[in-house]
Amino acid sequence: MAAPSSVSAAPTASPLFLREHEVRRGVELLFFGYTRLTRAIDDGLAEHGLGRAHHRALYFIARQPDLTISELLKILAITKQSLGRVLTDLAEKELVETRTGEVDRRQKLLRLTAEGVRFEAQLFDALRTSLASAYAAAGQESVTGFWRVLEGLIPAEDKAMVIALQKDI
Amino acid sequence: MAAPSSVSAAPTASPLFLREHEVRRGVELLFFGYTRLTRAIDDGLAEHGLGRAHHRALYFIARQPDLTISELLKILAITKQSLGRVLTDLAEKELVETRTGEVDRRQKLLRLTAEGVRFEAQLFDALRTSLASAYAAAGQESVTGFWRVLEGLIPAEDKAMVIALQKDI
DNA sequence: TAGATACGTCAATATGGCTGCCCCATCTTC
DNA sequence: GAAGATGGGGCAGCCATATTGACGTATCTA
Repeated sequence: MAAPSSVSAAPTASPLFLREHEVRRGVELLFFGYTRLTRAIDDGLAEHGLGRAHHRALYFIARQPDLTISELLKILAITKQSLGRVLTDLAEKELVETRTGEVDRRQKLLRLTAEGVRFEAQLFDALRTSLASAYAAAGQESVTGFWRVLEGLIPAEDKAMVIALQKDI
Repeated sequence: MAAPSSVSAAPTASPLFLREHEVRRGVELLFFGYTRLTRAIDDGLAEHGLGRAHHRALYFIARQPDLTISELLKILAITKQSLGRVLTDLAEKELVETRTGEVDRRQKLLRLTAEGVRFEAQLFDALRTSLASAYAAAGQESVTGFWRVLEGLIPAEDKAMVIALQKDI
């Protein structure tokens, strides 16, 4: 609706028609791409009796050592309860350890253990294999476009958090 | 590994280092982008007492009317049990209806009802709003790159299925 | 007619989310 | 120093979505 001005266009091949096609293509590719990428690590996780929720925590702790619980909660956007179970599992398997914060002793700083680092790196390798081959097939210019579109999907209030992640490495 | 020839490069800023950064960026943007996009329709679904699993079925039935159960199973890559519950819910709410296949009477052909079409279009509108603004911010060239990379993430054996979807509209 | 296929369904189980409520330790502010 | 805010932990119970394996029925194909 409300397509402005200069609409003497033919009823077929209207801008709205194209837009729908483009949007559906994006929705589908995101669905298949995301699910296929995550599937790449399911086996590795299952070997340790862990699930995807554990990987997400592991991943972001790897990315930002000495992350606090509340920072991780913001990133994952789940409840304290849900995260609690995941972190308990990871601690029991000695993949993650916590220290008391120095500036604020209420905080717990999360870190991977040596074994955690090893395990995360192993999982990351599966992700790297998938993504690197997609990058290579598409070419560097496409990769930049890929990032740009995805960045546009992140609401303004979350963008700072994502950018902060990418400053470190 | 196995970077060929002309590797007299400095040990810092090695290709591997860059590759890790680029891969982590992709993993994170995919995670945030995908979750934020799906979140855009949660409210609309909740109003009808439905979840994301229902939307996925609804979406692909909208996309390919007269889809069979087994085709939908392949697309969603879940079990018959899981899909069964979802389709039962959608049928009870009169959003989806089935007809017996004409060429093969064992098959059930899935279609949206008029109300189903209306509802799916409403949900799609939320997706369109999010994606269209990301597309617009990134520009057409980026959108093409976005598609290319995601296509590279889809394993060869699934690619035909995805392309088949995109032939219709 | 025999076997394969499409679909439905039973029971049991796992994962990963949620809410509401309450606790303690610690930091900040008045 | 007391009051309140904040960071973190935990209980109980629930829900959504997925899994496995086995079995039944209708229908198609060879």
